[in-house]
Amino acid sequence: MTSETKERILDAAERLFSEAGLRTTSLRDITSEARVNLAAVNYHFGSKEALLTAVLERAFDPVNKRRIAGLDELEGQAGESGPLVEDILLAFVGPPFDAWGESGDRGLRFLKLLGQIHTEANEDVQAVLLSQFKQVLERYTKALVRALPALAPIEVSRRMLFVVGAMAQTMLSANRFPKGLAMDDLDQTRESLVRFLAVGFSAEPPNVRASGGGGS
Amino acid sequence: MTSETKERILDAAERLFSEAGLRTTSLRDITSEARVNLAAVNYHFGSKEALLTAVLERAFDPVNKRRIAGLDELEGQAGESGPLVEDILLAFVGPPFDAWGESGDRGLRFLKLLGQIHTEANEDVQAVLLSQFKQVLERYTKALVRALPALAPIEVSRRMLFVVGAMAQTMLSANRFPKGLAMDDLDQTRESLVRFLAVGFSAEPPNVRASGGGGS
DNA sequence: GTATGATTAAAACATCTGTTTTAATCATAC
DNA sequence: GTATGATTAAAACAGATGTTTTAATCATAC
Repeated sequence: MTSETKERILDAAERLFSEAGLRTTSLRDITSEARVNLAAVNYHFGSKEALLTAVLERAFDPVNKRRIAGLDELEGQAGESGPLVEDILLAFVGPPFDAWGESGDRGLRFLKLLGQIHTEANEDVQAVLLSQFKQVLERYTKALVRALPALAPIEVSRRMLFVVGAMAQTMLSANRFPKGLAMDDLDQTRESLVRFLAVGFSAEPPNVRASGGGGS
Repeated sequence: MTSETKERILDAAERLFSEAGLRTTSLRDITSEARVNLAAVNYHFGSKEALLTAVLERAFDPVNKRRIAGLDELEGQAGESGPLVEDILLAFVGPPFDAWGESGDRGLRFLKLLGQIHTEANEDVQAVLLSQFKQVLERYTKALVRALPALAPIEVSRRMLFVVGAMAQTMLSANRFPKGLAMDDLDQTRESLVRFLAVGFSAEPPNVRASGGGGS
């Protein structure tokens, strides 16, 4: 039975966190924006940190769930060799983008928030989020390892870093060029991103130099 | 003539900024680490913000200069068609990586610092850095536009975002997996990154939908 | 109506922040 | 030696922060 003030706080916090940043936003900013009393935050959430994680969970839970569901669906449809690289990456990158088209401003806010997270990574906060995101990451990494048998798993993990970075950066630009990104441009951006990542990910591995060990 | 305390402050600030983050590090942290008096910062630099930009300039100036010089050299050597995509990207991504091999811990610190910047992007601070980085970015974008005539310039700019994001993320992981990245691994990582980016960057542009050309 | 518990309001609290002020110290030129 | 200016030291300052406390208000059950 989330009270109304509780939700007002969550909304205001999400708005301010995504726009002004996680660390820079004070409780007074939030309560003022939400038009509730200062003490309400500690009353309802216990602490600022707890509020932050509440905001993040509310925002990211559905996206991560959708990522998992998307991969499930892909793997269900695909044959023996598993889904294609590009489809996997689209399933990974797509959900946060979709969030926009569906919920309007809140979706855009989500994009910014995702960018902020990725940056202002407080270890405590990240831990909460990472534990969830890590599972997603592992599942996708596995799928990509299967789709790209020529790549060493460690190389797949490395490239997954690049994917995450490029994605986060793209989300952050939704923060920095709010005018420059029209609805169409976002679609275009997502397509460009997925294409870029898929082709890059499928690239031949660079020459292994030093180590004598090796697979093939 | 930089006094010794001034340099001690710069060193300590660079260390703490890169490890604990830009905004979270207090003047007292810095002066305590540097074993100088608290007021010394304001005496020598005027403000915390000024200290931060001093640290950043000292760290990034040589890297950006090297990036420009590297591109100059490439364009001097190349023929009519200009340098190759992979070489351009290596010249862009390489310098921050090189910083490590050369100056040991300081180089690693630089990587982390670069990651921190990219995240805790205070607008005032970023403005200082961006003005310099923007020039670098523009020059490289131009070079890539020339190297990839099949891509619309706007698409090149978009992809440049992906490049920056992937690079920043990679640098940040130097922060998060300090043990996991041995010297060899860094070389490997740089090669993987450049390969990934070069191939992705050279990918065929995705189908343009809106303007009536569509298909498949 | 009153009593009870949840919620909200306002104020105070303790702590930390960057900055400034006021003395003390130091090096150096005379 | 003293005088001058730069540097350092210690303390105080003003403001912001998250949190806690103490009253007031509200809804609801009796």
